[in-house]
Amino acid sequence: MANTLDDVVDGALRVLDEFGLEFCSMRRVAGALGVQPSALYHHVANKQTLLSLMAARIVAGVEVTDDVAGSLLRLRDAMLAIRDGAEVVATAAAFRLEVSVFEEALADRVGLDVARTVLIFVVGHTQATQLHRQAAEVGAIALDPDLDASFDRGLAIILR
Amino acid sequence: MANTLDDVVDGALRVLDEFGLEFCSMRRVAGALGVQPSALYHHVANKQTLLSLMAARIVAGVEVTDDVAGSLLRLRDAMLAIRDGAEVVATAAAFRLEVSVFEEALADRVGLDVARTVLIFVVGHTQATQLHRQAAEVGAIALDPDLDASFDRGLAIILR
DNA sequence: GGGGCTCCTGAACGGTGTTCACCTGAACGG
DNA sequence: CCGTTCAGGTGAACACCGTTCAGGAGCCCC
Repeated sequence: MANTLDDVVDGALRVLDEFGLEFCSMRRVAGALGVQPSALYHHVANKQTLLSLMAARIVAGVEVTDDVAGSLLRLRDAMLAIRDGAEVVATAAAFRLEVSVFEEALADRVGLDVARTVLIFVVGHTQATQLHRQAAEVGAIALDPDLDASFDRGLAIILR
Repeated sequence: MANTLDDVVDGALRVLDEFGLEFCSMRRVAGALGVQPSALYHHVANKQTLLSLMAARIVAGVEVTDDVAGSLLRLRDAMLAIRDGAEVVATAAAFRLEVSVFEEALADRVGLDVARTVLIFVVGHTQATQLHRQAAEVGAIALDPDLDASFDRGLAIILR
């Protein structure tokens, strides 16, 4: 079927959004592409690499402007837009202390220390939010209506 | 052999420290205790539960005093003291937005919003630090000598 | 001495990531 | 037109994984 690397990442993100990270296996991704599992390894060295590419795709398109708080809100929205998106981004080593274009663009405006600190907060808080909402959807816990405002206040504390 | 739940958690932490989270399987923990894998399910409902207990054990003993920054440094040290400790704590749902004794004790001193924000930072930054150091040990990257100071500055930004 | 409880065994089920030798089909230069 | 190259895919296998389940020891207590 002549799948490209982009097709694989697309398929993986569709599986992720439909079934969640827990069930986003190589076999299921391959199935979504109508292909044997081993075919994926023609495009990707291993699952970890695929997850990193997925994370990059999730945050791609979020641009950093002079409105720093607004930029971080858009980053949060991008991760919330897909099931388990924040967890994928947090897990992918791409978004670690090492250089990332996002961190650099942010550092130009607020300094490196604030950039690092606020990025850790954004990913961490968003991950917790997504987990919480998922648990609330299943009915395991009551939905906290304060999550968005809590994020804003945390942001304000760091950027003050 | 009469293992208790504490024995199981102890064994799991030994396996974690020796082999890392990736290879901390139920089978390996059972092997470390000289027991069949199924025996673990007499003490613990599933692996997730065991991980939560491990996380609780890791941060147990860290007490929150009026020296807030010092308390958070001790929390960081506790997680760094065991291989992949920060990742285990981050993964365990115990340390989420829902109530935790640590968050409460902290909230009494700095307010709930700062407590939440700083806790997300401490766990996130420590996780990144541990990952970075591990990669540097293997020689994959150069060791960043600024990690400890970077943590202090991030803390200062939030607590300022 | 029987009942109940804790702890464990051994086998099995249905998955998982990954590797390997091999096959297909299209593009391209001589 | 033929041969080569090469991206893409197959199908089987390997060594694991978490979890379940019926049952069997050993112990305390009434």
